[in-house]
Amino acid sequence: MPRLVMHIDLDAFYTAVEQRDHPAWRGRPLIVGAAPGRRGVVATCSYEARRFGVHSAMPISEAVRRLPAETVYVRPNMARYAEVSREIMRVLGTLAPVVEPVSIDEAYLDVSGLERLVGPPEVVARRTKAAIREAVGLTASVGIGPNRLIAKLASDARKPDGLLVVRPEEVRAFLDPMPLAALRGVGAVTARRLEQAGLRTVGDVRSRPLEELRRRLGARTGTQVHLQSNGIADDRVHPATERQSISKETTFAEDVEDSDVLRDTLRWAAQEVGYLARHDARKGTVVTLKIRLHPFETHTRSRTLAAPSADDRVIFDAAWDLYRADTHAGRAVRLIGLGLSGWAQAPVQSDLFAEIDTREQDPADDRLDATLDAIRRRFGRHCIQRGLSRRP
DNA sequence: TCTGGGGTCCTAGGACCC
DNA sequence: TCTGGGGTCCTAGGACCC
Repeated sequence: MPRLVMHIDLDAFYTAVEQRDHPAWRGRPLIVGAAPGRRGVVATCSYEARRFGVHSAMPISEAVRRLPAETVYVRPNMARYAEVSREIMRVLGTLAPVVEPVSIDEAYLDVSGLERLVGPPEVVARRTKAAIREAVGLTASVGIGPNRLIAKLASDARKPDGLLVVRPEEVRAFLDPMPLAALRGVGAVTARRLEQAGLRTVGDVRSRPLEELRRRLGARTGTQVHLQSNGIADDRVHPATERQSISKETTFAEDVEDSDVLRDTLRWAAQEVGYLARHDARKGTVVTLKIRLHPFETHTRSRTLAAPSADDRVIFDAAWDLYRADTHAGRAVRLIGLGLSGWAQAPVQSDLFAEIDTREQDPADDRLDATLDAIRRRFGRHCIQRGLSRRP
């Protein structure tokens, strides 16, 4: 039996939650993201803000230039969004047997076989939207198609509050006029390569032989692009998968040259990563240092540990060694951070409790703020900015 | 315009082993 | 003394996604 995949995408999720919770912000341009005047980008903007040409990932400085004075700017409240997300995923779980969350505001559902129970795909989609609206008071866009690619493009096609079902016989006509970036795995670089070959749309890609695409993009990407342009893509929906790495990084408000600041920031990152790993009952074998130098040059250095660890000090020591071993001494640092990956096969719970926890107290958000405040107090002008998470 | 943070996956060279 | 081919691990970087 042909598979039927549904993709659900909340509309302007972060700003929608904020406008729901703050009636005074409804109907106004609203930005969730970096603070104006600081380094950073727009995470999500309300539809009122999009009318001014603002979009996610735009530098906040550019957004400020474009938006009127009545615009509201807020920092992300991730704990709140995660809470709403959990409720949405719970509701989705009551509608279909397999739910695959792909991010805080997106999920795939396998709705094959729901036809006999619920009705045609349009009815399944309408019920899903209604259930989300009833549970959390937010609108979602829903797309249904024969595979993940088509379902996702279908949910994008009618945003906001959209609903589109694309049947197998409609797939080619639906795909052909789409821009190259509609295909999964085609970003700025791959799109540019294809444009240089005179291709503009998915239909153009479909008209080219597989061999040419493989030659231009490499065997793997070329094949994927070829298959997708013909409407062929993964139609499986899996339950949530395990994460492969944990990382913490921060961009400084001003570039930093003082190695004491870098060391303290790495220590903070190691505490966060170590805590999250222990909380997940995991030990990692690879520590990766990430550093972004002035003006915007990113490097990573990694090291395999002698033994798997979730110990703040072990993680910090490895990262600090990597930092000192490198030759960027004296250069201004824009960002620094670290990650832990390469999980040990069978983490032993009791071992994890023996790991050294160098945090001062509770793992709550205020502890992180306290740590950052301490760094700010000590190194006044090097204000560390809290992170944010980009959402469309 | 001046570019966040948290991730995944792929590639490719070199080391090392058989 | 000069030389295979394959497999796996480690490391660095990059493209991409949300």
